[in-house]
Amino acid sequence: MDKPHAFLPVSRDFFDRPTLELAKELLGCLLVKEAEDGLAAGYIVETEAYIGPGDRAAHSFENRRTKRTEIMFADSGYAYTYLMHTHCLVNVVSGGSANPEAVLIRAIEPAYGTELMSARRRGAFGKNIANGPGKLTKALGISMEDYGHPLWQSPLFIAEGTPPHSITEGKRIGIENSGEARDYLWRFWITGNQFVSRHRKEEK
DNA sequence: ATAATGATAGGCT
DNA sequence: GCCTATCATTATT
Repeated sequence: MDKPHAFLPVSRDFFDRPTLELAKELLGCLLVKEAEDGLAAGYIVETEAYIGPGDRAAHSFENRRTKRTEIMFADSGYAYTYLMHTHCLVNVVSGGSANPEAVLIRAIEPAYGTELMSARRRGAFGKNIANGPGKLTKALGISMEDYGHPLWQSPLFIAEGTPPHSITEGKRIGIENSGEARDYLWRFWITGNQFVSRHRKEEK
């Protein structure tokens, strides 16, 4: 590995925009983690929006405020991490302090520290390193210790990347029991990118 | 395709 | 306190 690249975090007001817009704006950005055992970063290639009060699939549906969702009621730009079975998933808090909304980061394309990411993923190779929300946290070393971390600062932050040439939208994944919310087109990915987690059967 | 995994929250008795 | 569901992943049929 060559000398760690000097990544420049986005400014705090980067997160100050509507959630659906932020979800698309995050595509192509870098997600960077500076850990004890090294730096790793990847391009965000897939996101999903969770818009609290009216979104049955969101943890903050109907403004449900608990210890777990507390950070969603904070200002935009903080990390909302939570555990799903054995896996940690990471979201970017959005909607400002008035709205409990978030953007789930579902997949990244390894860009720096690929060897380290692969090692953390027990030798997974290529797109298998981080093509899923639980996989990318493992690859980057993100855990519950990052809960509430401001994503405009080291050691975990969003950095400017490469704007995507084209964005495709579709239905979200893994929320089959969420009533009408399951059909909202609140999932976004970089068109044609090979590192997206997966596609629904009825979609390409 | 399906089962096991096993953290945490939320709803219930 | 017990029960069930969950914004998954992996290994196994």
